[in-house]
Amino acid sequence: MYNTNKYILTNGKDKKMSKELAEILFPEITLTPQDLEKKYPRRNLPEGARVTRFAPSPTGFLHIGGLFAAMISKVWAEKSGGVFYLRIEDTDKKREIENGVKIIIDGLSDFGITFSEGMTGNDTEVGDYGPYLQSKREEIYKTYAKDLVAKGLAYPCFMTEEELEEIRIKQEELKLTPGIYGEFAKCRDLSIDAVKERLNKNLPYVIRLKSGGNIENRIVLDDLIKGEISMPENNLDIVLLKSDGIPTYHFAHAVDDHLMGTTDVIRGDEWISSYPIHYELFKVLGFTMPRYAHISPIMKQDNGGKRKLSKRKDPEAAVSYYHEMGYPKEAVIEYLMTLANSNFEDWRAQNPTADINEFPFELSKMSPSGALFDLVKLTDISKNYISKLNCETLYNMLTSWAKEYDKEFLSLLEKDPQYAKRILNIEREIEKPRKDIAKLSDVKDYISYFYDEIWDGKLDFPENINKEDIINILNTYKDIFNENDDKETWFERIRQMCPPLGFAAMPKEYKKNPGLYKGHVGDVSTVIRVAATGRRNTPDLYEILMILGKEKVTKRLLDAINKL
RNA sequence: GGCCCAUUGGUCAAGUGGUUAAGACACCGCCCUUUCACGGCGGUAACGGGGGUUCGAAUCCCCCAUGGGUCACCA
Repeated sequence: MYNTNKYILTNGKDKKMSKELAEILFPEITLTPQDLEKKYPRRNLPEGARVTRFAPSPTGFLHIGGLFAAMISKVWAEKSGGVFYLRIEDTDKKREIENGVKIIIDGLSDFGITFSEGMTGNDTEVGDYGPYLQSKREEIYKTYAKDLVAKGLAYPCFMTEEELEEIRIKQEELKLTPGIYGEFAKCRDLSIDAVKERLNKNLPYVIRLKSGGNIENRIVLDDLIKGEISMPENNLDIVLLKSDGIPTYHFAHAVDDHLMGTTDVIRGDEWISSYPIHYELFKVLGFTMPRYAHISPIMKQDNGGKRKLSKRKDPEAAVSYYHEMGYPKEAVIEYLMTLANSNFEDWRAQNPTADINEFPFELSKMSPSGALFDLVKLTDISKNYISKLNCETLYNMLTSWAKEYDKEFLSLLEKDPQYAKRILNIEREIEKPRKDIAKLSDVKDYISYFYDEIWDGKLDFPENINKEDIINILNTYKDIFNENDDKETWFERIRQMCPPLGFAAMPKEYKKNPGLYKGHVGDVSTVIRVAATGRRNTPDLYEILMILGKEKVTKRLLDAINKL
């Protein structure tokens, strides 16, 4: 078991010295940890309610893995009647970008991930446990740092970058574990006068933890996803406060998640290896530890191997990609849920319309290893989702997407909304709707032949029918097409024109005696289809022709004949 | 290199000592059919390797291999 007692100073003189050191280092800090505990009391939540958070850095890039973690954290908290909040970890000024907070909030809300507490904009927030922007919590971190120094559990370290570098090289040569510990912790036992002297020279310094760990001892992390993980204790004098007075992630994590009452820390598994540090920090600060759930990264197939989805190499690593391509947010979330809990798909099949919060999500059912992101599977889920939309909903979804990403298409859609909706409603709102559309950005091309403005007019006639026959079919059909026909009589007309042109009215007839015919009614339909739409494959031709109308159909048939 | 994690079909994965080793996506075939989809039916395809333990191992143990993560005044 971990023992912090060995560091509680017993010698009265040392005790006094530490207190003095704390005052010298942090004269402006008058608060004590007790004050903060009072200011941020434990949350008053029902038994079993979980508090989770999403705590990204405002780097201007929202990774799909971030969305994944946020979604899981949200579901995990909300299904327990708890709280899900947003904290921004902006302690690295170098990586920060302008408007970074807003980008995160908007990027998540595009997929329905919203917060009940925390940051609400670049400079705005809601909740009783703020500030939720770490850069505004300096006083809080320093209060705990001062307390640690006063207790002899932390100390100022004046080592320069060069010194650090030298040590690293030496450690590498001697094959020692890199880091500041033992004999390498040169400032650990600096006398108070030595500190004062350096302070007077205005030398920069950091505050380091005076680690009491021993790598011979082992600690166990009981991870909610990965199970028990045993690791050596931390023995590194890690940096708590950087020379600019801003905390490192580790220190901020302990202080913030304690004060903000996080019960379950859900984060990427790249953090597992720093768990020993967090463990020591919580002990030394006297905090109770939260539960941890470390999720595996989402990977990508890459020449036979797996690798993490890369911000630089893979456009699909960015959450914005899915928004731009027009994958419905529900589809993306559904897909991510199937990755998180594979029984989600079965549940969804049984409960097609249930709210996602009703799904009995379990962290323990998450895979301990990283899953490959499968765009094909997402496509399938998205196609199914879109196929079930009514045309009104699809139209609205499409126009709001186009408003952002395709103004030309938007004006077409808005020019005649009724026309657009008729198009979108082809083989929709029926029991077995078509599943052609995977994402909103597919639609423009999918329906392009309805709009002369964007239709390329290329006619892809089949090779097995000669030019003369095509012209005959088109000529015959332009006279018999009647836009008032119902579907049966419409097709009956096409059947009837077949025999005179040498085509079988019934495909089965043709199959029985292929030698007697040039083709069958399917071939004739195809010729009409190509003349009207340019394509050999389309949704129901009857509906298409009716929407196009007599005038346009006739014109297209004539144009086609002229082009031949 | 040290520490840590993982490994069931192409992919996501069920499985916790005895199963014909589920299901979904993808793929292939057939049926339906005016094209394409949809739908229906069927099919190909998996326990990384080697040792144990056991009557019996995908399941437990050990070793190896492979893949991944991490070793900052970044998160």
